[in-house]
Amino acid sequence: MRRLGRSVLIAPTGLGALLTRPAPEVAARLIGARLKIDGVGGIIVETEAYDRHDPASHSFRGPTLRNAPMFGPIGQAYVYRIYGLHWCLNIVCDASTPGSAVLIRALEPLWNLDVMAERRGAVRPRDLCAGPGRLCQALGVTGAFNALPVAAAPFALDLGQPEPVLVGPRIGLRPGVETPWRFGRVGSPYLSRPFSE
DNA sequence: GTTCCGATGTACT
DNA sequence: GTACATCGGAACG
Repeated sequence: MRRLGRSVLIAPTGLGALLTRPAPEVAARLIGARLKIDGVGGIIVETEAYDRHDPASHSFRGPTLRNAPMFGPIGQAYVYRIYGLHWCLNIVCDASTPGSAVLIRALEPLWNLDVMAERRGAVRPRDLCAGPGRLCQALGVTGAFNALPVAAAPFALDLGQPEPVLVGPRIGLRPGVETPWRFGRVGSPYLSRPFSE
């Protein structure tokens, strides 16, 4: 515990401290965290890590207009459109390696399921947030959220207790598939896909 | 349960 | 032109 000035204490385990760390560590630690946007959300059960040394990462070839948030301040959102249709939500991290981020891939929906169901169309709770595109649709995430800080409204992000996590290869990519930077909550039925391999 | 396919923004060869 | 950090629906078993 560090003391600043007279009486302000900074918890070394807080979100701000975590986001200074490398992407794989952040991705693993975010499993079990509570994520809400305007009160709609749930528990993070699946994440993936990316950094600029990783051929699967948008940041691999250096800054562009699209990936600019990955090279900006840590703690902001990086929201991009994929396949021309869906949105994906990342959190920029790692104070020492610009170009790092964690993709939020799945939630266990817990709060305001009716809002999510309306945005997604009538789907069973298991499919509301099981995948990065579905999650963004359920939470109302669009490009308008790009570069917003996740530690302030409309976001609410609170860490849970550290817990053991599943580890495996990331989904849907060719280069970098050998890097096991996908993380999942043990026993969760809300993953986008099982961790069988 | 599986495979196949079309929707189409952005970066790149 | 091709390749994607994807999804939902159709066709099939």
